[in-house]
Amino acid sequence: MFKAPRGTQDILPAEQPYWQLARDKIREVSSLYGFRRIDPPLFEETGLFVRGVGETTDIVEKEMYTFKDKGGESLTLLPEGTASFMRAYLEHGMQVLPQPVKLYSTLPLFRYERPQAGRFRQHYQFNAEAIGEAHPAVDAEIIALAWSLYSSLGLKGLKLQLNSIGDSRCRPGYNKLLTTYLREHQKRLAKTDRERLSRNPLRVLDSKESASQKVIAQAPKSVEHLCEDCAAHFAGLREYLGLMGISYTLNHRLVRGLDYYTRTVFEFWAAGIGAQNAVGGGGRYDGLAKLLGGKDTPGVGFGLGLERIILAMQQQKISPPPDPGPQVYLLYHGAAAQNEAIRLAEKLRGAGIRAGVSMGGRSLKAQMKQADREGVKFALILGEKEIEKSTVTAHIMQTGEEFTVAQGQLLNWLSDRLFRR
RNA sequence: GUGAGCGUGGCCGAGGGGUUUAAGGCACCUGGUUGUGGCCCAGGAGAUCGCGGGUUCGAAUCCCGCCGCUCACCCCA
Repeated sequence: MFKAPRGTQDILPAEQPYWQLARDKIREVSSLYGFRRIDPPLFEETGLFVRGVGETTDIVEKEMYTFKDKGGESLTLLPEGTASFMRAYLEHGMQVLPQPVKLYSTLPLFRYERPQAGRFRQHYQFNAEAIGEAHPAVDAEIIALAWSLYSSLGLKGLKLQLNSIGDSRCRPGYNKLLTTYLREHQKRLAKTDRERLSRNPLRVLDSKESASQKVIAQAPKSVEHLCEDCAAHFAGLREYLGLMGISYTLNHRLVRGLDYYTRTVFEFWAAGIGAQNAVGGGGRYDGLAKLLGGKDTPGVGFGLGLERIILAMQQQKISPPPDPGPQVYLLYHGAAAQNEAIRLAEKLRGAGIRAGVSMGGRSLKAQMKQADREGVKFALILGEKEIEKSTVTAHIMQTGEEFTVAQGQLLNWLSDRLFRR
């Protein structure tokens, strides 16, 4: 038997109400904040990610779904959204639009990872990106959008983690400082962190190794070594967040694994959904456009994993509005009645009534049972008697009462009961 | 890529070498109603016990390998 590939899942009808609610709120809140939808292709030239995300990142080194098409071109299923947004911005000359250009999308993303709670090889991510403006108020607006999306979904108790990691001017200096410090205390670091130190010292900061915690706690903090502009930007952002009443935790250990981040980085954390507790995250990427060969263009954005927010919703017992099921179900007795039932069902659907018809010619009892399982308000019975007199028997499921209704009157009869009050 | 736990009908789940021709529950089908649901009763269908190999007179049960699932690490949403 075939199974869904590892790390992928079927989103079954029973789960769909959560997804529907999430998508509805995403649309609503995005437009509230002036973001417009864009849908990039689901694969891009491989080079876009190699250059944009960074050659030494985990994504590029081991997580991309890369393949050659029949023309011999190397393509990659999107492992993240931001590079595509920026590519589209540059490709379509969006610098002539009023800046910043605010875009959003919900995309399936693909990363070859070991699945675990809240992590998949294909996952859906909502992205909101504001490109073309470096002012910290834009960072604040993105964070506010995220915050308001969470609260519109009813999520409570999320924690916003905030940090600034500087830019191309001040980060190299900080990096050196951090490396020197960590080298001095190498002996007190876990061995995986010692290895990490030589590859990417910033990553040591968010290590979960218990042995390293004391050293990390005393490590120099990036926010204390920002250049003047970065410091001003960060101060500005904090002021706007305060202004908007958004509370946050300064997290000196928050670094993110993609190379393009500059200055602002942030994550939203949820409790109770497993080790992968970040339900959203993002930051500023002022260097990305240039990496992609475009004109220097600032940008800031964020991504939110739909699977993870749905986990959080379930964990917090938030129930979405249920799917509307059929309102009526047609049963029949006899072959002539079957034709009539099918015809009538179409007529009802044409009038906006969600109607199901029994199929397969089973006993009336079995059909009635099915009507019950479908959760309809009315079972409409057609048999010899009804055909002869052009009526239907309307059976009210809740009470068991039955009415004989002329077929010509059925639409009115149902409308009265389904659409009033 | 690494580590740990786990794989028994559609779902949950008992059984841990021989009366197992594998319990029980949910769901499904049929009947108890000649044209009628939810409750009840009776009956029925549905499992090569993840796959392959080994040990044994005998394996769902023990051993090995593989595959898969889950959780965790790395890292991310």
